Amino acid sequence: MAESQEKEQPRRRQARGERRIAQLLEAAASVFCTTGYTAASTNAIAREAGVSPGTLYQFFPNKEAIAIELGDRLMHEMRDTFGEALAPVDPATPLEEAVAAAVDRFIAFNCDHPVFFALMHGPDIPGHIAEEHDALHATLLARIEGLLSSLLPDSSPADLARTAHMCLGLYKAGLELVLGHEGAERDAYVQELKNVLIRYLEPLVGDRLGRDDSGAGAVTAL
Amino acid sequence: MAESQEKEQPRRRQARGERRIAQLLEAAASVFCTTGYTAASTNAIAREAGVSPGTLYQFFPNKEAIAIELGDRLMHEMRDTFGEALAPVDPATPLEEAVAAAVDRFIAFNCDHPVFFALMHGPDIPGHIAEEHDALHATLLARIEGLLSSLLPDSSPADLARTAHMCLGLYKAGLELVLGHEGAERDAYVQELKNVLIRYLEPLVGDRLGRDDSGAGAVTAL
Amino acid sequence: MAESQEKEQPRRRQARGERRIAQLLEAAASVFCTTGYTAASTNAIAREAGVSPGTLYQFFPNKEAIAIELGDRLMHEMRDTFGEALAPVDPATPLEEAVAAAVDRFIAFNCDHPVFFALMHGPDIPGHIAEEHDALHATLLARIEGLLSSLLPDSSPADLARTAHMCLGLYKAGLELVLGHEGAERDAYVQELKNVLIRYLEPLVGDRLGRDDSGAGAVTAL
Amino acid sequence: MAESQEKEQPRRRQARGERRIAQLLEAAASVFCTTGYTAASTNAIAREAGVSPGTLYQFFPNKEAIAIELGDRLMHEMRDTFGEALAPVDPATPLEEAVAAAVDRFIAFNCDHPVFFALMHGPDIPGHIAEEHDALHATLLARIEGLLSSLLPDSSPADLARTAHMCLGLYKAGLELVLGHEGAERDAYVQELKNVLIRYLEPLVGDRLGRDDSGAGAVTAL
DNA sequence: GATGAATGAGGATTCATTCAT
DNA sequence: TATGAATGAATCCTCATTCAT
Repeated sequence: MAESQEKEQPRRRQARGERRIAQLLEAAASVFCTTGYTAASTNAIAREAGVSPGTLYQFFPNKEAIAIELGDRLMHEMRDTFGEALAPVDPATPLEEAVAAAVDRFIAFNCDHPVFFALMHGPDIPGHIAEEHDALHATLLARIEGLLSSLLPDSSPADLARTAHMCLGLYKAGLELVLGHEGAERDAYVQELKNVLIRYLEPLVGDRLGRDDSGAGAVTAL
Repeated sequence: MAESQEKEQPRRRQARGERRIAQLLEAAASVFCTTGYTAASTNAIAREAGVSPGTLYQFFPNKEAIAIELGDRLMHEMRDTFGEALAPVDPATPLEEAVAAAVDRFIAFNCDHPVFFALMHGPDIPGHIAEEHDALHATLLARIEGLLSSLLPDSSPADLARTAHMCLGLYKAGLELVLGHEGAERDAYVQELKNVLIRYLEPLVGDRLGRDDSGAGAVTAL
Repeated sequence: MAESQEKEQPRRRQARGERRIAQLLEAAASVFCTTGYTAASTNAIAREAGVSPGTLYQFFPNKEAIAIELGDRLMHEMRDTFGEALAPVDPATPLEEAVAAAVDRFIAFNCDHPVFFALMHGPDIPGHIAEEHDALHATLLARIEGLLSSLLPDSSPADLARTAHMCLGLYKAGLELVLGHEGAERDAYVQELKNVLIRYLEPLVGDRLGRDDSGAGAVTAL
Repeated sequence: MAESQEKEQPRRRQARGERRIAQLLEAAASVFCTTGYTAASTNAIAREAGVSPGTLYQFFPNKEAIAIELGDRLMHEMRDTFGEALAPVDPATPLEEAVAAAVDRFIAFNCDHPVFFALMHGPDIPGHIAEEHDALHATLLARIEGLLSSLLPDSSPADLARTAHMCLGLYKAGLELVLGHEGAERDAYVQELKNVLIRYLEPLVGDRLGRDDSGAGAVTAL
């Protein structure tokens, strides 16, 4: 908003800059997908974008920044796609359906944006999540945690965080397998991933159902 | 005459070499753990081992070969630790216990050999498991599949393979989280990992329990 | 708007590059001459050119490409020097004079461009002309063949090719000796080389003289 | 001779050493032929010989020495094959026949000992005959000069040397072409090589014949 | 802003040669 | 002697990044 109050000229420049940035991010996404993040070179990204390396560095201070920005945009796109406020679904929705819907949406998003996997795909070093994936990771976790918090209202924050971490990890593991296969086999893996999550979460939400099977809990989908 | 003593002669020569190889593999393990496999450089490994780059190349043709040999040795050590024949546990053992035992053992092994994670840690590009991790991956899968085959005797080979893939993926995901935490939190993640696997497998093995709750099935642990 | 000035913009940028390329080729020529092609290293060429290795690789993908480009430029310079169309000389010119003129020109060219010899200088392994010398070789052969075809109109293509190969070989052999000596001795070798070629070709062109000593034949010089 | 007066033990050792040397030289010849002299590595030679690099260096101080010794042995074998004293042929033998015979013998020798070409094949740097080829070169020149001296008794030593250099150069050039072809084409090149030499030398010996066609000159063959 | 040239340290790998055993 | 391990400088080449224009 603050920036939109500037004069026409700067806006023009910004417009061109935005286009360049989009162009570069698209190229980066493509390169990250084909070669993986680590092996991707900034020169390759610039080449893919049809600009000179110098131009790339006019918009991004380094490779990491590209990944971070890419992750940011993906998160925004996700929000645009899935709804800003994590629209709550009918609380009566069975867990099975909620998970299935969430997984299907996530998978679809990943297929639309294959770079998502490359960025999400964990740290090279166990326990050290690289800065470039950090924001993406954190945002995803927050989303999942938000979702879970309505499913597991009695969980302690620590338990909630842990469950969210688990869900994300399980999802990443499943996604890797899903993307590694095609056709019927891919579908089968999608189903297995759903099963894993459902069965993992079922006992946790079971209490809720046991305690309150009138469905008053607020179940939201991503 | 001198040449006819072909039994001891080569041994002596190889002794130093064997030591160097061990030293190099140890150094490689260390470097893989700190920098990750992809970012690890042969020069860094040689430096860590305190030898010149040339020495490394006397024993390994390239980085891949180091990873492969390291993986091989790890698999052998695993076999030595867990038993050659995947010693079957008391068939009456409930799934819960069997999984818990297997996970505990795996986790312990991973903590003893942190490089295991670095090597196991998946492909940079989905669907493209690099050759260097391939053998390790395949062996692990085979072990898991073997284990599952006694739990799920009615599964088709394809289902079995898929389930094995899922279990390995889930385990890797859990391991990442386990290694990323310490103390009580780590223990909590271990428990969650067990829960995931148990709940995922429970419905699949349900038939066995239904058919034969006297415990005649052959449940084996890794 | 800025981007529509596509005519001058790229030129300016390339100007520095063109200069660098020339500089690198000059350096390469120098290194090839002092150490020979095989032993020449790209780093040495870059050092000789006063640039970093990376700069060299911005313009040439490898040593071969440098040799090829160098050969190309030499061939063009040759064409510029000797004339595009192999200007035919007075057909009455005796073979002796024609050969002498051609040899003198070639030798002069080689003395002006000593790298020519290094590039022309044959295969390390008989029968395997490396790709980098191939084009140069082929072009030279074509030139010689063209020249000979007017001298030996009755030869079969195979014979013509063979004779051209022989002439080039003989010339290279003579050139090596010429370049290996100086002053009067060098001149003497030049004369011997002429003698060799003249005497080798004389019987082959004898027909022409027999048939037409009025000089109607089209004798061309390189 | 001096060495043969030593005791039995040393002789034994020498015998084994000689075998090793022969083995190494054979391996070197093979490697030189396949990769060329420059690209040949001592390690490769040792490997080909089935010995360790250390062993190689027990007999030869460096790669050059191997080439030199190989050249020496080839010269000796040449002498053994062609006769120690350059047996003079009937002086009445026409030049044509003498040259043809010499070329045929040389070619045959080269085909029997393909490494000869690799060693003989000139200097990488014009005018700088590398030491390793030097002896071979000098010996060949001496042989040719000796042969020519009876053909051209009136030539000054300088002319003789020059002619010898020319002949050797022409032969090498021709040999390259001969070895680069097979079958009928190879034979054709052999004939062309003979033609070149005959026609080059004919005028030089012509005087002799003109002056003295009784054939009193001593024509020798290699 | 944009270009593309320039950098130079760092990557994998090789090789002639030496050395302990 | 013979071995094979060890060396380390040199090879080619790449890449994130900077800079003059």
